[in-house]
Amino acid sequence: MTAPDKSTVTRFAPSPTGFLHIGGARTALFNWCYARHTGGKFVLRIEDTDKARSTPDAIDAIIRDLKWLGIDWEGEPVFQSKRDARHAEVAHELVKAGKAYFCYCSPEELETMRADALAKGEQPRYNRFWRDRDPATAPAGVKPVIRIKAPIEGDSVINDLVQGEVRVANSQLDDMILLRSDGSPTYMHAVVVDDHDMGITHVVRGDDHLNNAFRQKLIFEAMGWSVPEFAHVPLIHGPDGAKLSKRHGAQAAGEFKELGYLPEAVCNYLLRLGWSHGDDEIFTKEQASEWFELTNINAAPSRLDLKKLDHINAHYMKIADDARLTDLVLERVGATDAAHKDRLLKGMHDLKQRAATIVQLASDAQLYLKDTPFEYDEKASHTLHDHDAHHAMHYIYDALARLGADFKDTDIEAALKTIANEKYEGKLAKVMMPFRAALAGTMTSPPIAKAAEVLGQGEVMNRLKYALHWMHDHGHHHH
RNA sequence: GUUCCCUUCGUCUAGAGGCCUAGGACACGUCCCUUUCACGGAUGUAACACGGGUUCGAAUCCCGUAGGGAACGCCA
Repeated sequence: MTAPDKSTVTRFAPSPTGFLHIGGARTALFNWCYARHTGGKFVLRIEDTDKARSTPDAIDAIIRDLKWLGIDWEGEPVFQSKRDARHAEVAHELVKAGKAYFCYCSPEELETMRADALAKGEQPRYNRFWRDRDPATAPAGVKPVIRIKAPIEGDSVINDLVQGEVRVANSQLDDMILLRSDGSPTYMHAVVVDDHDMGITHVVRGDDHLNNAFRQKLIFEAMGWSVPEFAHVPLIHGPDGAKLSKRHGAQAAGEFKELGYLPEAVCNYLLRLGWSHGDDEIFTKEQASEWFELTNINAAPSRLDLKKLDHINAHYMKIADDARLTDLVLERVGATDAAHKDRLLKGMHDLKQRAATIVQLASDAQLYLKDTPFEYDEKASHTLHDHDAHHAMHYIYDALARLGADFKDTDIEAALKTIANEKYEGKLAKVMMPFRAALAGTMTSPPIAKAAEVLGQGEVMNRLKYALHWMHDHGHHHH
């Protein structure tokens, strides 16, 4: 043990009532980066005190998605539900210290107070009936809640690292409940006790908690605990500026995997959303953590833009390992045999240059995964209907059949160019396009001579033969 | 309703009083490259919400207005 521990501790504290929200993922990323930046710790706390809504499945899903993104945390996750006793202990300590009190009002009474306040255009609040009353006068048989004595006058100020100085009149703050009548802690109270006990120095979370920060600060101060720094980051909105919801498509971090995005691309995109380091656009989360300052988080909310994510993802696909991408494609399309996998791996280098997502890549990969007979798409069959194309196909077939068994792309291309020169006045497309249509079944593909090499002479001849039959059966346009 | 927060190209953002005739990225247009589609390269369109101050000077500071968001539970 050396100096008193002043290093940073940040946390991500999801409540397991659903999947990991994309905004939550970004919050986790910010916390992770800041902890790393300062050489501190990042911890995970599961806020599962809502027993009715928390599920083990949600916990698993959240942890799975965090891991997918590559966000790791120090130690074991803390489960808030297991800390009930400590939360109660602190609440009672506050009562003893005269900082909190028992309140015997019924939920019905509180409801009428709220309604009255609202009707008068005031902030709905508890009327502090039991604040200074002798508990001896309490009605028999009523289990009390514990409420904090909030200051009545003055202002409270928080110097938020993102939002700047935020000030609110104490008259706006309520004597909120710390411990429910059944002895369980409220969220507001549990968060403070846990943040303190876990040594959290920086609370980085969604700005929907900005108002809560004032209430929580009260509890920290009542206990004489140091108040952590706050950084309230704005929410992520849908493309239309409204709150992100199901109709915007992806909402859960896990869905991005389904949509074909790489975790490093999602991290990069999310980090860039609301945080910046000058004009830098492409960076890993490790790089970001070196630059990361909470004060560089934007105070305004931002919108999700999948087009930009596509662009970033395309970049990471280009530099991704071929074997990894091959596995991701195979995982998506289902099992295939070793020969297909081998072809796909060999062709991956050219394939990955032109796809923005794994979904597209899997679609393009059909070039290597499907066998004859296969379908020609509309444009390909149009090309194959051409009179010249039919002739060209015969020339191509004969020329490639004469090629050696090593079947190199340069030789293939040379053979095709010869045909173009001799038969089509050097118009390469006259030869290349039918060839592409026959091999790929589509009019777009990687460089087709290279694809042919990957496919191998046997498979190429198969596909050409099939195309020849198809052209014969389907007739062709005459000039 | 009350309180709090926010407001730079369509989108993400740079910008901490003069470096701003406002920069970058995505998207979009045009051109080049090219056997296709992409990639890549070049280039173009496009923004300081509005109104008042403060200042020699404001995208930057202050105040209003408008618009957007959040919070006001014995939910988290």
